[in-house]
Amino acid sequence: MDEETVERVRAVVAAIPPGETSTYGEVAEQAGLPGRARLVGKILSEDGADLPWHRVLRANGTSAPHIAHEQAERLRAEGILMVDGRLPREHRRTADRRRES
DNA sequence: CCCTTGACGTAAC
DNA sequence: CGTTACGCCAAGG
Repeated sequence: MDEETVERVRAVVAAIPPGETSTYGEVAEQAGLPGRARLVGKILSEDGADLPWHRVLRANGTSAPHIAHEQAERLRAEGILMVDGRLPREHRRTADRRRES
């Protein structure tokens, strides 16, 4: 794994403004790693302890089971509330937003 | 070198 | 909503 890649991902995550959220896929894209969302998860799990990783959720607004509790708690501290285990689209920054009509 | 495991994503049933 | 299948990729057995 390139340190370069790791740093870019870390930078993107660190740049997410408080009160807003993003997704693994989006972070990957912004970091120049299209389609490598999984990589982002890997990186956050290893070198993301000191980052606002709680602002990063899955594309559908849910979070992985083992971090769900802490995730919800940290977000709540920023004024974001999880509804039925998922995050309302109103709080998603640049996430999905497909099918509107 | 092959196989398994994930903080993932999208499409199809 | 839930499961399958596939695509993607790094790390550890």
